[in-house]
Amino acid sequence: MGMKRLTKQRKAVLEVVRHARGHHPDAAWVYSEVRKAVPSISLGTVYRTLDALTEEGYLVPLSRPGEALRYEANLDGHLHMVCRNCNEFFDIVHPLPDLLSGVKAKYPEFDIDNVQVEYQGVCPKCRDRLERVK
Amino acid sequence: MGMKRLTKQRKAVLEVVRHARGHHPDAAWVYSEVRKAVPSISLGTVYRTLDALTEEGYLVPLSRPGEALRYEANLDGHLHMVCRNCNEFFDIVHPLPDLLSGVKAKYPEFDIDNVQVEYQGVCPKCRDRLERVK
DNA sequence: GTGGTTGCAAAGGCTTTGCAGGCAC
DNA sequence: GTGCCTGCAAAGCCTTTGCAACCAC
Repeated sequence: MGMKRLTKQRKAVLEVVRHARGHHPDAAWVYSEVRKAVPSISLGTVYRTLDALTEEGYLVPLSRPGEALRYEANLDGHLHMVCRNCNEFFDIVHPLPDLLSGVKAKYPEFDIDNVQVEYQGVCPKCRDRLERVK
Repeated sequence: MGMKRLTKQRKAVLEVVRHARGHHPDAAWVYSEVRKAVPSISLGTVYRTLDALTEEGYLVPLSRPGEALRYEANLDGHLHMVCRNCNEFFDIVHPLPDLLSGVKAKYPEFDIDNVQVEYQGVCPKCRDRLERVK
């Protein structure tokens, strides 16, 4: 494998995801957005580029049952809350206690190097809607 | 929607997932297993049944980027460790501090009712294999 | 100039769904 | 007997991939 090239497509995709803070977009959304800057880009290239950027550590994939893969540009210490009704991701900023060391000591056979914490519940919009139905 | 019926297919699927403790099987695996008990069952029925059992709270879906959905029969307080190499899930038993109340107080607009903690790293098998390559 | 990258379109994998017959209640 | 459930197969959706042209280096 040779060196990565900085094509306009790759730049544009990274730009789009980076400016989508709080949006957690999937490939289809990135595609429709990035076409505004690079109209000739193909969906296949968007998928390939999202893959590559993830591989290189610029993006983090977010997966939910039955949903298309979403991406997030960077997570400087924030967490996620997922609405079980609309499946939307919301960013949560809150300090966490040390969850790693205890488990690492207990399970030394695993090279554990990361914990991911995800809150689940119902977002305000969906709560209101469900309230109205009830 | 009427009452749920206890067909042999539904019983067999639940049985298979329940006996797969620590296996975290996907629909294809459940299908191949359940055919031993109910040879005529179809893959479609397996999908429908896994969906229904999830809806009813008997199963929990586990999703990983680019992987088929997996299921788990019940998680009486255990956590998961995911190998970033083979994508396998491993059960972890370890007490957790209260992660809910602080966030709930900080984000009252969300009806948060659950936290999911997932450890990430490399499992023993993959570590050995990667070691050998290095 | 060279080889990674792209656009296009076809293929792939997983999951869902319409329908007629079957079976639990 | 009623209507939920099943098997079958087709369709759907998201994602990947082969290939020739293209362009960043």
